[in-house]
Amino acid sequence: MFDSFLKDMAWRGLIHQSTHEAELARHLSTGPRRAYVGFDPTANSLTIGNLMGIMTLRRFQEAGHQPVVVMGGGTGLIGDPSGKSAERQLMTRETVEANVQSQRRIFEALIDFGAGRANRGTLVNNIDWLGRLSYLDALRDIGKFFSVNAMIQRDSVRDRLHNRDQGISYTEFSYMILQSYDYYHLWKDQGVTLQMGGSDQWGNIVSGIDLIRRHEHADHPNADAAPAAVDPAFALTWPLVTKADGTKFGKTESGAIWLTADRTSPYEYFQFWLNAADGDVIRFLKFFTLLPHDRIADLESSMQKDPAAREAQRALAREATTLLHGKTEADNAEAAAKALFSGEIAGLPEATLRQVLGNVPSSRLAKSRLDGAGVPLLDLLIETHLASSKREAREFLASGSVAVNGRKASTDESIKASDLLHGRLLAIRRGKKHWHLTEWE
RNA sequence: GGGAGCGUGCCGGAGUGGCCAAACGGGGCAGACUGUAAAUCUGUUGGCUUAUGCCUACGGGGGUUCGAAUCCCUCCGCUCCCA
Repeated sequence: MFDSFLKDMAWRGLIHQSTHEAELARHLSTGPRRAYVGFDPTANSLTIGNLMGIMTLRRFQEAGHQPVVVMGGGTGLIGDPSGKSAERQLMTRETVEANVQSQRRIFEALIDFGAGRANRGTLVNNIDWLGRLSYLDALRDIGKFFSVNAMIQRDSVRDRLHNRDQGISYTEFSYMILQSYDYYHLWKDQGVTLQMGGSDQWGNIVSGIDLIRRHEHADHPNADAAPAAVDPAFALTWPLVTKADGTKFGKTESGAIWLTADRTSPYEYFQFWLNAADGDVIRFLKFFTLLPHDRIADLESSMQKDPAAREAQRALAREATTLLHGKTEADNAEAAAKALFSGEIAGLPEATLRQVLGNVPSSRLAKSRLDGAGVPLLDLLIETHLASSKREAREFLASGSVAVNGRKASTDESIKASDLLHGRLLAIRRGKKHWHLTEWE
């Protein structure tokens, strides 16, 4: 059971690099182990870019091991210079703490922290140990093991050093030391023997392992450096998630895909996965669902035989949404998608209609305005922001891209009370995917 | 300190006194096709009481002119070269 983790990861194409492959396999197969992935509290939510880390911990747990979520409440006060071309604005302690608190719910959805489970996950915050570190102690106990000569060779640092306009502060320069110390601390105090991360984290993880080795060597100078004498510390990275068309994964026209419903609704989340390209969908199923191998193989052959049916995309959207938001939300999202894209909403009961359109922009309007000649649809398009000017509204109407309650609208149409569904609702669709629900009372 | 430039619509980028709401490309939006895909094709892309009409717009302000994105002055911002 314990050894299923690496096999599964390998089958899913999730292993980019690891230290001591064979030893790691042996290590994991011989009992429950603890592994961690770190997360930066740079926002009050996490994006789909962080999903791989969470899913990996989930898989680790499924295999009987103990996942450890490390929240960067301490490192977040400093700021990771990797991948940043300019010095970052420091976040306040309050902001970082609030972000940490806010992100917890995401992990709770995917990882079991329940006390009843033997291999329950744990969630720790590195402010708890970094916050206690005194400057002098840090310099003496940790700093000694870092060579500045090596540190300035790091890409993240080198780029900034060679750029006179955008230097790097001592603060950000120190980030990698703190991150390495995380691994040392977790290894020493909490029995964590594996750190995982994206392929871009390889250098940081290995730095942590270096620190562990050097520190141990200094603490026990006379112990024969037999590898088995001390607990090993391993690194495992997964590949960067790419898309077949070369564009960046996790972004849509409307921005990043978030993992909390307040920022990205379950419906949008469902849509994101449903829209996966044929060339990506099988990989994404492997990466972002827990579906068994044979099920994914079936979906692959279905995708090849009948790509138009998009069975694989549907399965991906359903699975991914269920994992994060639960079955009820996933079902709702699927039902909403069906109704919205077919445009057939006129026959739906009011409750279903409201649910389906729950994620769509809406507005309340005075029913009295519908008396007499009614409200010109032209004006309504502008009021609902489906068109930005009358000129544009006319254009949409003329090109037949506007539908009212599922019925294609004509250019000079006016809305009257008799057009309302259930006496109060009017759903306007512009183009294929822009909806607006108006409620009249 | 000296010298040369540049600033145009969502972006890139033409235009150097009237034919300019402003070429062309990208992006956006819509339509056709389709699988809520990709590719392709078509239309459209400042606003207005649907107008061979008006208003607003070419970094800000002022001026020359019948007329300025285009010429002049000035301010602001940016770039490059020399020292």
